Amino acid sequence: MTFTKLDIMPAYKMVSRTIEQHILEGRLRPGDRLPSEPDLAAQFGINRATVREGIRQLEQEGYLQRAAGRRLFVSLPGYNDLAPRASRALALQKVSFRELWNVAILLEPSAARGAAMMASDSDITALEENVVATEIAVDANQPYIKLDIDFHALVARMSGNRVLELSREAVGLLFFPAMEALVPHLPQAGRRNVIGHRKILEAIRRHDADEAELWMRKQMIDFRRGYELAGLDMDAPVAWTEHARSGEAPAQ
Amino acid sequence: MTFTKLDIMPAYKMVSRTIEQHILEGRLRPGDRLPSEPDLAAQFGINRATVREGIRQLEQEGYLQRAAGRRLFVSLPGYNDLAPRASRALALQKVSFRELWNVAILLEPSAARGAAMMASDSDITALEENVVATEIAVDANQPYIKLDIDFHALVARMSGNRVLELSREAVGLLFFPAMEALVPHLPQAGRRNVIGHRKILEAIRRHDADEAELWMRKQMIDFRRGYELAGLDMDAPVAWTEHARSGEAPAQ
DNA sequence: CATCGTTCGATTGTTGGACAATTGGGCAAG
DNA sequence: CTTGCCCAATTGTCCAACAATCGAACGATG
Repeated sequence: MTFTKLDIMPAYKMVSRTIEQHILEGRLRPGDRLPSEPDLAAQFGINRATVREGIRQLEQEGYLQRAAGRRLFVSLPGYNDLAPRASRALALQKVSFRELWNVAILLEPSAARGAAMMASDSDITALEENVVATEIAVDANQPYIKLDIDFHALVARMSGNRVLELSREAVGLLFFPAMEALVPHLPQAGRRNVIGHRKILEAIRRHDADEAELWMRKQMIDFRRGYELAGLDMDAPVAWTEHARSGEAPAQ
Repeated sequence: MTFTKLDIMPAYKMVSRTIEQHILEGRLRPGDRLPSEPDLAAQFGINRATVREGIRQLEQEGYLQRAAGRRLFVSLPGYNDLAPRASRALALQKVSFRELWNVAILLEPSAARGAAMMASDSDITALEENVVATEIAVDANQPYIKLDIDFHALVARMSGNRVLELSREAVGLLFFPAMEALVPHLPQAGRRNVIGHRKILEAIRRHDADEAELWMRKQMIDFRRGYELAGLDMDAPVAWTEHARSGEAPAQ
């Protein structure tokens, strides 16, 4: 006869598993406050240091938030946390620009279509502000990559599809910074870019889904062409930049 | 005048940040072994307990692995870790079947197309085995959801696009289990499903990208139709199931 | 000579207790 | 109404130990 590998795990891991289960099953709801660390230690029957190690794992993952001196409370891991992590992991796996593009060409146009169908007036105002800011930045020869990333994030959010938003964000955080390497080679890239943004914005404003999707697709194809024209290797791994760390995204 | 919020962070967070940076910048490479905990504590000039708390965060994220009694070593966070986490987060956000489907209809056919173009003989053999196993399970009235999930994961892997593979996996882990609720309502679902799988397999075997993409799209549309026929609400949140936890996926 | 038991050093897992730092709130003085 | 101060609660960090585990080396046993 044979025995199955019995998975004996450290106490600190049991702690994180247990609390995670409570959250997943809804016994702990976002906003709830957990007992203090000494209380938790007493309830689990283990030392406080061990509890703290377990808590760290959930904290990192976004299930728990805490402020020093204040009790910890439950929250939901937002895309905010997830997308940058996925991006970093992909960067470490040395994925190529081609791989990223092949996914972006699927997701971005679909996001634009959804945005055109669902956008509210306040959404459109926010997008308008972004486009204006980008136009100013490009005219002034200022960096605009961050604004570009925001534009696509805004469009995705407007679509109202959170799955699409998350998937796209993870790709976009790597994809658009990769364009940064391209700017020195193609001085007119910024202008072409912002023209495309305005076309998309106007299509969304008219709730014209087909046009929005079409122009976003053109935009992506234009990106790719620029990458090739600049003589960059589409199969070379993209680099990780720090554009992600400071993303806004007031999700939740 | 105003001051910007100065971000003072706990020592344990500095630890994880610092080590993470070393990994991201390649100064620590996968497989490298870290100093022992007492050594690290000495180098950072802080207590060992604090070091341990910092390490937990990286461990959870997959940057570090450890076995009790053995020293820590660096590793890369694989999709293996990421996709299930993303799925759980999406489930907690109560995303709807409609949102999932709208993304799956983009990614799955593209994965099938890529698979048809790139598939090696051993890939095809593995996929063949999966389809045969599914046919047997369906004939015997056995559960086949796990095999279904595997089928799509295999196809995605064959495409050679790791970005596509990761995005699709996160969606699929929620999407396909959602079909489980459908089986009791549509007894013939399993058979239709496996017929579609074989069509896709044969197209991939012939390296016929158009056919593979087409049949995968049909498959997805069929799924959706089944969901509607069964009278299920496409806008109701999907539930989290445990199918993810035990995924194989020999990535890396 | 192959297998098993033992020991050893290194390393992680866990504990107990302690103190500093931070927070929020209440209260009195200016 | 603001300021300064004290207080209780809670988290952040430290210290010094002990237990448990692992890999490897060394013999003992059959």
